Amino acid sequence: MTASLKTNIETILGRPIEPVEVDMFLKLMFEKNFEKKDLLAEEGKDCSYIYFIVQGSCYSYFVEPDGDKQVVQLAIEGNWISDLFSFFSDKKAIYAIEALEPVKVLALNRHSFEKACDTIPWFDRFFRILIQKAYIVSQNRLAKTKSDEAETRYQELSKAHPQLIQRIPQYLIASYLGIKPQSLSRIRKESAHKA
Amino acid sequence: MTASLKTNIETILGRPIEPVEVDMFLKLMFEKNFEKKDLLAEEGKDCSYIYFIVQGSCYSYFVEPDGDKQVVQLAIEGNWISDLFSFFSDKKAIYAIEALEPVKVLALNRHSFEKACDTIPWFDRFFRILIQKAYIVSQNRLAKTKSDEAETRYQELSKAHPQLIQRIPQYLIASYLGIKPQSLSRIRKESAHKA
DNA sequence: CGTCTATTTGAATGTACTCAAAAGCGGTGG
DNA sequence: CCACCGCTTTTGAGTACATTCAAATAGACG
Repeated sequence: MTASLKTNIETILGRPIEPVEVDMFLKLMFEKNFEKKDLLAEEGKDCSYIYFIVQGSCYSYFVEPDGDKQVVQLAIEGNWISDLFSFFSDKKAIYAIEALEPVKVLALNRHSFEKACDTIPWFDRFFRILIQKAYIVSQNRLAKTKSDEAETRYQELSKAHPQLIQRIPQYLIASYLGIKPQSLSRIRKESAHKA
Repeated sequence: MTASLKTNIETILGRPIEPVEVDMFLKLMFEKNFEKKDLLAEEGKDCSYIYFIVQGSCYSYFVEPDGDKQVVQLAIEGNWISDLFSFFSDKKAIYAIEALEPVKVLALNRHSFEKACDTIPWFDRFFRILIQKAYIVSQNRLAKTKSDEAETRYQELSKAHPQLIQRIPQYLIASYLGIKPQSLSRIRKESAHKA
């Protein structure tokens, strides 16, 4: 169960860590389960946890004034998800996080986060790199959204994260790519013709 | 000269700090000057500094396969700029950083960064928040690029950072907004009519 | 099976793009 | 001081990609 967390930490830090060290970290977190459609965080309410997804999938989004849902992040097991703005500022969440399947997570609250910073030697660095990576991904996505066509973006996503295409509904993939479900449907039709 | 750095740190940390503490930090950095069009970092080469801009302006960008420049960040005095990917990975820079005016910066290299982490109590936290903020801005920009029209994005930028509109050439603003210079020109014409 | 939600398809529209060229602006040298 | 050059911004015309609106089909779930 905790294997995926260990792997995640080692990937981020770029070096192996001792099981004991993972246990220290695990003691600060608690397991939590959600059903499909449950909300792990709600827009407008405080988001006081950072989640590591052990099993299942979920996504974060916000709702536009016109009612349109905008997908911010898609995440399956082995990934972290939260509304960091809310978590670190104690302010209301900008995003909602919803389970797409039954989800098992490890949750870290603000108090435990502080404690992890103070007591686990590699935690500061780990977390900094985690955010850095997220930041770099975000900047890349921004660049791609501007320059590439929707079809290219879809194909790159398919190649980079085929699991997402399998498991996440198409209208959420569309939103994540920055297009409407109808457009993605047409793109897929086109791609099929070509192939 | 160092006043702007102190202000920046206090803004990020959300609390006042002692001048002595700023001095500790300053000792780890060195001043550097660039002329207009000088490169603070080059795509494909190692970017071994994080820059705090004391005076002047610059921007980071990358070049598409088809030769198109894509603006990633616009920055004037009081902001930080770097290619964090390169800085933290020791790999080749993804972005170039170019001075738009004569620029005076405080540069922090990798060694000093490590030292700052170890010796300045608030530095870890400071830097984490700095990246977090950048991450949140990036996610927001991503969301806006998808949902809002170019005209709205331009008007929001004008309102939020009027100094940028004044000092940065229009074709770079256009790229930052994710549109072509011609389109921005038309948008400005339209806006003028309305107003 | 029926209902609710997701996906597909069609037709018309719109926003931004490309290509092309003209006008504006700033700096340099004759 | 003006002429010229390079670079930025503007303008025009035609085009492309994605959107909207609308409706039909397909799938999931009770």
